[in-house]
Amino acid sequence: MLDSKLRFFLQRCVVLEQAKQVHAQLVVNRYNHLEPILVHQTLHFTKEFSRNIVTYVKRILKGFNGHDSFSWGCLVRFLSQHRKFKETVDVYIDMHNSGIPPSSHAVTSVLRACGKMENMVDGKPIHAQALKNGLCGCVYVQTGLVGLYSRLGYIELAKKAFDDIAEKNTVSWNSLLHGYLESGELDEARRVFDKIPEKDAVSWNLIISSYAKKGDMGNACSLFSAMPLKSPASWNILIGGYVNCREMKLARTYFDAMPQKNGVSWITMISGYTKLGDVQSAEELFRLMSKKDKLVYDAMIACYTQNGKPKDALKLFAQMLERNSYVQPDEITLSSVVSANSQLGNTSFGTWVESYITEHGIKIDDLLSTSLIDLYMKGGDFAKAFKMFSNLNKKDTVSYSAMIMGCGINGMATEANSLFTAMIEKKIPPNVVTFTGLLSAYSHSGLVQEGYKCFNSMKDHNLEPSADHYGIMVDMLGRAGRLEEAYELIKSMPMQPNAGVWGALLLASGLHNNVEFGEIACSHCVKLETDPTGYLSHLAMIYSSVGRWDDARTVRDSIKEKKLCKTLGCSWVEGSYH
DNA sequence: GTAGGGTTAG
Repeated sequence: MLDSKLRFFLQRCVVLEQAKQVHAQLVVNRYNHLEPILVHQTLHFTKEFSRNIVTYVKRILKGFNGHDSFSWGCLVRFLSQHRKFKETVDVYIDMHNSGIPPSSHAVTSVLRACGKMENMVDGKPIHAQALKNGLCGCVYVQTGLVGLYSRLGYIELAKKAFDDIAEKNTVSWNSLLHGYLESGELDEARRVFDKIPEKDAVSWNLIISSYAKKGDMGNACSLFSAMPLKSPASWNILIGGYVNCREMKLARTYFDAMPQKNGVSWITMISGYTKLGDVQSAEELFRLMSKKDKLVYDAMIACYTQNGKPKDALKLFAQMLERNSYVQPDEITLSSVVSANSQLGNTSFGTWVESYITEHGIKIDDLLSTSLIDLYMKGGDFAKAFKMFSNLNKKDTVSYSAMIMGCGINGMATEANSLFTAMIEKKIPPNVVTFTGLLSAYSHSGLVQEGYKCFNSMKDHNLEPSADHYGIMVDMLGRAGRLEEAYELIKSMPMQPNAGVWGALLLASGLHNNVEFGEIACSHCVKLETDPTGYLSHLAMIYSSVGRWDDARTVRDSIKEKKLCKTLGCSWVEGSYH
């Protein structure tokens, strides 16, 4: 009697607190045999991932009724479904070490987790163990094996596991299809696709997605048209394909035509506009979206930071905290927010983030670390930055560049150089940003020879110097008084020199009271910028410094004539090219 | 088994 009553309550346990209350009742009444149902219900109805539930369930599993294979399986599946792959494997191993035989659910889930993490080390023994436990006759487990081997590129093993399946279902076929697509065998994949007896949306989506990823939108589009029942994912794949080709017009056409847009559709479009720098269109979509979730906030905040609008990013971050108090920002949100603060020079923000991170138990991953490294370097907290850098799981081009850039800003040429040497030794390819940092480090230290060597070595890494790199070189040569050389370098540029480049020459001309180059540089700057006030007053200053008062006055008068505000010019000189 | 959010410069 009480048994069925409890079961009734259990099925309505959708919140952890309720589950805890019912569980207390179970224990008091010694109905522990119902614990597995409680575990199952609690995990099954949990939509948002919560660490509290995991902790709670783990406690149950360690307790009186912990020898239940079913409950362990539920937890393994829960973790895998919420993309906590590392933990999935950990709990599975924990289960194994506790002497619990695995359920087919547990094995299927842990295989998926291994696949996602590309973890063959654990995957192989799990396969062997499943065999030993007689689980390899189960379609789900067998299909899981196909999925694991497919994802890891062992297409022969995947094929073998597939052939062993007595009654293949569509998921089994799709896993194999995935394997051929993953290993780049598109023709064989196509043959498998054609052989699938009952193609479902995933079968179609897999093959369409592989064309879209390759940028072959012709094939992607015609398959999409041929697809009988399109799922939202099909539309999103097509939209994503056009976004990757920067065909926002076409992406928008499909987006507008899509019958049931979901969060993914909106985010795909917003991030597409982000990459093209079309903040306005991104904003427009963001405003139109009715139910904004955390992910779309993340996308829009990133849009602002990536397009040099850090203030807007922070405003939106504040809004996100206000309006969605139940949504916690995570390491992804924070990496953008840290970047925004760094752009604004709010170097003290690091302290706030640190306490926020510890308070909310947010894990610091490599990407968040990289943005913090950038922040610390700009704030002059080198010890912290270097420590964080050495603690990275995997150092890449971006993190090295952040460090080198920081050294560049702070004139630490020696450190920049040794970081650069280290990354080359580790075969991490430098990019244009790396060289911006390195060059500015040499420039700030007046190491002209080193700077030249570095500039010329860019081509060895298949990199073309950009106008910005030329700008730093001109600045470096100019500061060293080698104006003629700087001018020659500008004339040799394969692209149109920008205002920054000429501005650097103008600045150097002022430093060395050189009228000739000052005039040349200024004339170009005036042509390139809408507000020439700053450049002109700088030229006037050069005239004055060599005693050409009349010329200085003429230039100043011309500024007045244009009724332009002189104070603007002063701010340009102060904030001029470094 | 398919689709979405992040880090370095200017």
